[in-house]
Amino acid sequence: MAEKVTIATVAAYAQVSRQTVSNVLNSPHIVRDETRRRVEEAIATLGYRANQAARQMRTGRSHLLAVRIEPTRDGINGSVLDRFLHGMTFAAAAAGYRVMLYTADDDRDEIKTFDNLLASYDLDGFVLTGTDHGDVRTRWLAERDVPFVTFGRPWDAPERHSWVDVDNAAGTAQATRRLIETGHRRIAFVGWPAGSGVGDDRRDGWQRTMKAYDLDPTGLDRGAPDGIAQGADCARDLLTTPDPPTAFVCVSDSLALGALQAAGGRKAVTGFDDTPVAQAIGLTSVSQPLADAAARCIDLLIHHLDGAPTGTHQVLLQPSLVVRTTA
Amino acid sequence: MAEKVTIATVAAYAQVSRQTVSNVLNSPHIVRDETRRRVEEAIATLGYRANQAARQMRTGRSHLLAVRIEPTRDGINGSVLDRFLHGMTFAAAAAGYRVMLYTADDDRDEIKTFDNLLASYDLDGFVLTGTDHGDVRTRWLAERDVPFVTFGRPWDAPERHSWVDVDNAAGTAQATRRLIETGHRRIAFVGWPAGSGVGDDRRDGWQRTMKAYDLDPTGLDRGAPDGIAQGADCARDLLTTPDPPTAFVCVSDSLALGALQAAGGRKAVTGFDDTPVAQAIGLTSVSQPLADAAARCIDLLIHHLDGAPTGTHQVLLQPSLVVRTTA
DNA sequence: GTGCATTATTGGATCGTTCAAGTTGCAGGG
DNA sequence: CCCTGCAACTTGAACGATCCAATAATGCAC
Repeated sequence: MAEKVTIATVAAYAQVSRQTVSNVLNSPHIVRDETRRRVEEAIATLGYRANQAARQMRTGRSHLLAVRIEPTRDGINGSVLDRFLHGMTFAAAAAGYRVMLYTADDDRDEIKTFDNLLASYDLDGFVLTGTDHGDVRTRWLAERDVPFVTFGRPWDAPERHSWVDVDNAAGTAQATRRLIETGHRRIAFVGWPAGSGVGDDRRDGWQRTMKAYDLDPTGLDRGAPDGIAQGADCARDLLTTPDPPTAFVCVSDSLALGALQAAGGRKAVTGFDDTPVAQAIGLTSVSQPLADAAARCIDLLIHHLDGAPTGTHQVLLQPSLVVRTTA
Repeated sequence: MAEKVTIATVAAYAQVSRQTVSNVLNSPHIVRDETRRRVEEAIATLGYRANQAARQMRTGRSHLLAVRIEPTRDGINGSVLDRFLHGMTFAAAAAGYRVMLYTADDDRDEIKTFDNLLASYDLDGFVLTGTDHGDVRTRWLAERDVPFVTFGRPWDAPERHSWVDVDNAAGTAQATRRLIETGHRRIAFVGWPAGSGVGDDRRDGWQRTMKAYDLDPTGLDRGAPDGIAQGADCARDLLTTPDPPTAFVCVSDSLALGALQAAGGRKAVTGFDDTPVAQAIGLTSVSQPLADAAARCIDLLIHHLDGAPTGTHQVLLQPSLVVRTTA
């Protein structure tokens, strides 16, 4: 490999001082046009690229963002994070930032990792996914003025930090509406147990839509932890009631798959997340605009970093229903 | 946040020089026991963590590894990369390294990214996934003596760099053997078109096992691009032959799912990769030890970085058959 | 008590960049 | 003619760690 090209090499080549080269890169407007062009030419000729470590040491900015990669909880939802990560990496690169991964066993462990990453790598910011009620991580970061954006609303105090989220309720509402429009009247909801922000939001969308069409949702609501077997159980339970449902709006593709199996394909079913499983078996599912969400997260975070650090921003994106064969 | 803790702060607190603190961290054996303990105590008390940027500037080592994140080609295989990334991040963190992501449109673009990352971030090494015949990326890296490890064999000259791979042939062999042992004699292979390293390897495992049991594989071999519809087509085609197969060994879960649908569940089917789809629908599939593979990649790479840079190492891991309901 | 080898510690230089302060050259006002 | 003001550029110092060479402390034999 050729010997290292530093700012001094460029300066010597363009016959200016190091600082002038630095100014061309960071504050071009204070350099005379002719000088600026000469320096830019030298940079191009020598193939100079600024050394991030040296820059970081002086400025305290690493141009590194971090995001947690989870151990694919139950498998079926793994590809969601996958697509999100790709979107993040792509958007970050376009803005001159890079994405670093970290793992953590739980929230407490994650905070310890924050501390480590900030102290030894001088990370510029974090993107958190999957927030929940009373999230300790956001509090820790906010108290230390560490820039961060969450993908997922803070369910307690929505205005305290920047976030990007998908309008979950609108997703289930759309699914419910379609079922109603295709003739269904008894539409059940197979969700998670009450208490999770996302789950309750999705339940809301179904419930409100039912009421908007003068349909009574009473007795058509079930809750279970995520899983195929659980979905099947809920569906079977609902099918044995006096006036059984003809369609199931499910909070996840896992539960939807279970419901589909229990109903033997004779009932309409919709899932949520548009996972590969849904694509594979033809399950109608609500699709989140993940690449878009990731890009908006990066936008907000970099806005915090580069621009004015005042104020927070919130972005709510609309999901879309991918209609396949099950509804 | 408290004011910054540098090596000088620690030195002052422990009443030694900066160099002694540095020695405690980098060459503990040359420091007297009592001094070392005092310094370690100071480090713990003050919560000192070495600044990576400063260290990197002096040593030229960033403790950063990079891996490419792909845009989830066809969806169904997305979670494979997901699990691999998690394994990498975990193993790297244990060894004091961090994982950085990057995207690329194609191999040429990826090389440009290598160049950028090396010049501005001083990356220590790369992990490449999905190598193929005549890979230009490995050549580029090797020519510049950039440390790297591939997950996937180099199909041309297996000994030129370090790699980790899964014994694909052993996987399909195991699947084939199980089918034979459960009474099947006419076992077909639904693979990819000849020419891909991985695909041919998996085909080999099936073929060799058939012959080892004195079964004739002639006419039982099909090839198609990955996809559910393609899998169904191949299976239907095979089922219309004079002496149709009773079982299908498939090169991927996508093709297996298609075969399963075409056979109407009356034939035995095995897939490959143990994706969420396989888990969801009960498909028997060959599972790759991804966390293990990722850890071995990191091990090899760090061995290159920390230890003697001489010689290359190869690791071939054994997959396992996850038996479910379809075979 | 001196000399010598061994080990532990010290101060200074250095990596590549940016910040803060300083220099130069030139135009215009009194 | 001097001073001020401004623009364009240059110089020295600093960020926080490690490396290098020099010094101080220790142990041991004679």
